[in-house]
Amino acid sequence: MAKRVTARDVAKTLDISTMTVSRALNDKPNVSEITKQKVVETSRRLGYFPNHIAKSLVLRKTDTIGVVVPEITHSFFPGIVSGIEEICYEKGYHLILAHSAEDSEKEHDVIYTLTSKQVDGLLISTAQTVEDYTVYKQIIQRGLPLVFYDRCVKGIGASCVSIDDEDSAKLITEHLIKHGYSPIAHLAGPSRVLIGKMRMDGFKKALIEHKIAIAEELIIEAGLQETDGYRAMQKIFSLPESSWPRAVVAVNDPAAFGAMKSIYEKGLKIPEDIAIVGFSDDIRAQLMPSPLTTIRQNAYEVGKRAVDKLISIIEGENVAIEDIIIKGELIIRKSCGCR
Amino acid sequence: MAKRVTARDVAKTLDISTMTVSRALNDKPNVSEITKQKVVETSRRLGYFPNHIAKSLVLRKTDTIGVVVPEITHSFFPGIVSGIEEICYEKGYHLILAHSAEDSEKEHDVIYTLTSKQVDGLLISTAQTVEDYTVYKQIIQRGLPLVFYDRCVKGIGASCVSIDDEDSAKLITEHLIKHGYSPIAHLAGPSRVLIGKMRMDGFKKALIEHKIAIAEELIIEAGLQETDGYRAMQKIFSLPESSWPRAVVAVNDPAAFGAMKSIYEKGLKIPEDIAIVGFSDDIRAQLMPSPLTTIRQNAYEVGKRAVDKLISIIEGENVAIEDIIIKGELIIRKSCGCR
DNA sequence: TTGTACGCGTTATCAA
DNA sequence: TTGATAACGCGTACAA
Repeated sequence: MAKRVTARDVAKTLDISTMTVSRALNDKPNVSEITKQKVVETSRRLGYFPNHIAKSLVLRKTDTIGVVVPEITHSFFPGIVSGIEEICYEKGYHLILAHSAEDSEKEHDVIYTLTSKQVDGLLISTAQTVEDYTVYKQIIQRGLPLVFYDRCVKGIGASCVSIDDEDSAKLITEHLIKHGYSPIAHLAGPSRVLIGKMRMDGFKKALIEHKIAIAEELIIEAGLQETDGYRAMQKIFSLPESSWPRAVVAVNDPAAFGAMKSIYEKGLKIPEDIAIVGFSDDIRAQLMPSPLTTIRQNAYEVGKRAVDKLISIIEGENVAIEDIIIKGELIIRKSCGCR
Repeated sequence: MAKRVTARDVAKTLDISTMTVSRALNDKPNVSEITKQKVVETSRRLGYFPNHIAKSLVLRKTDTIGVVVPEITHSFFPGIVSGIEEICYEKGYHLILAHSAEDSEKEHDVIYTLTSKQVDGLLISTAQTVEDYTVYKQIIQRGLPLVFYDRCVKGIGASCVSIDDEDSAKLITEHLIKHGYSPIAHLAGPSRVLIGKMRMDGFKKALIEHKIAIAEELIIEAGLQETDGYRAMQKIFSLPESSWPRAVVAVNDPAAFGAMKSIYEKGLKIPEDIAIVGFSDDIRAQLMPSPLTTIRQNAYEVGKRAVDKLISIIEGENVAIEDIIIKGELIIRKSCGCR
């Protein structure tokens, strides 16, 4: 490794103090234009790069934020990270990415080393297995800025940026109601998973507000995968034909794809016989024989807003605890038969 | 912010020196079991976390590697990052993620700050617009370990981990040849983009080795998008029907999807009238009316091997410059009519 | 086994 | 406008 060039080297060459070098390079006042010029020039000539680590040590600021992601390959996390990265770059921060692999122990571990590295703040989306919040509470107690994104823990004193699952589910259900569909079924996700619960709540709320009775036999708790949607739909078809739904709200797009398969196998048409809508605007949604009406969630925006909030806390601007909610966007395609 | 607890605090409480604390916590020899116990206990009680920044400064090692990604949302970069992260975690490294947004200037900028942060090594996939290699050369000259991944710059003294585009293209073309298809067309990518060139080379090599004449009019340079594939296929259909191909090798899956659309519009069947294959195993490939035969590229493996190499260079184990190539896997589905 | 002095590269403070 | 000194929190080298 070639020898590092330090501020002292630059100072020595010019026969001035390191302080002056520091001031010149950081655009501080109290440096004459002439020396500033000289410093900049020789720094370049000598190939001097400031050592950010040393700077961090004395300033107690690393300009780095730690981002904990449960699973980077999952659907919209890349989009979120992309949003985070962009804002970080703009505002001069760096991003240490850590992966919890949906495992609470690894998450704990990762948070620990992140704080060890003196990150200025933390952006966390909780792993699925997390049940104990003491780690988060400790962070908050220590005064380390923390913002949750997507998967949040509420009520412990941290801000949170999330997708509005409940409202979006309500929105898309209302869309079907307004177009006269009845009865409407719901292929629900597991109720112990937050998005499953939120979307089901939104579905029910829509029915209640429009004074429509909730037919419990048309709410099937299944899962988030294609096969789950397929099985759920088959369960519905096992009911007497008179109680089959005219429209179906699936918990997400993959479940909707599975349900569509089951509907086609039954020899029925979409949307003529049964209308169906999904959730999350999967890349495949528009490729279906009957393109799927769905909710598009803006991952980029979630990331952007989360860092924005975090950085404003770090810089002491907006310390208030907020729950920021990113609205979903209704994407109307053929599968709901509304156009 | 609550006051930091330092090693000195722990030392004072126990009325010993900070050195002993340091030794105890880092499992160094020359510490009695008893004091070690005490140190560990009080450290925990006081909530002491070693300051990694200070440690880095004195050891001149940050245990951090910088990863430059052109576009995190692009197809297999999440998989690569996931592979990188996993190995980093295992080996006790951290990962600073930086985004070049396919822009050479931003890339330059990002590399600069990464080195400023004293990363122990760099993992770079070059942005599309990069034409000047001096930045990379400077890194190498300084002795900062550098490994390229996916998009490489060869011949400047850095190791490289990439997908074997040429061989894979040859493999999939040979698959068509062996099943008796002739003539075979190629919807090529832009030749100035490396993957476009490599895949075209593989395609040609397969023909040459099997002593098949290359019909230049059946090689259409288009692009990497769906619409490019669509237009390219239309161009082929504008040829006299007698010279239409029996099979098509598309530069990637999206281009294949576009071509399929054009084929269907022509009233032809896949694979009965025209067989087609793609490249990259897009999530939509298996959902096509005629599921697409394609090449699956192991992104995770690329990331894993790249960090492996980088860390071994950092730790001085395996400094040799290597070109590591990850083989593609042929995924046979219906669209090639071979089963 | 334990402690002391010093240095890593930078910036804040205060004096010149 | 500039410089000397101390400090950030830790580890190395050597002394006790």
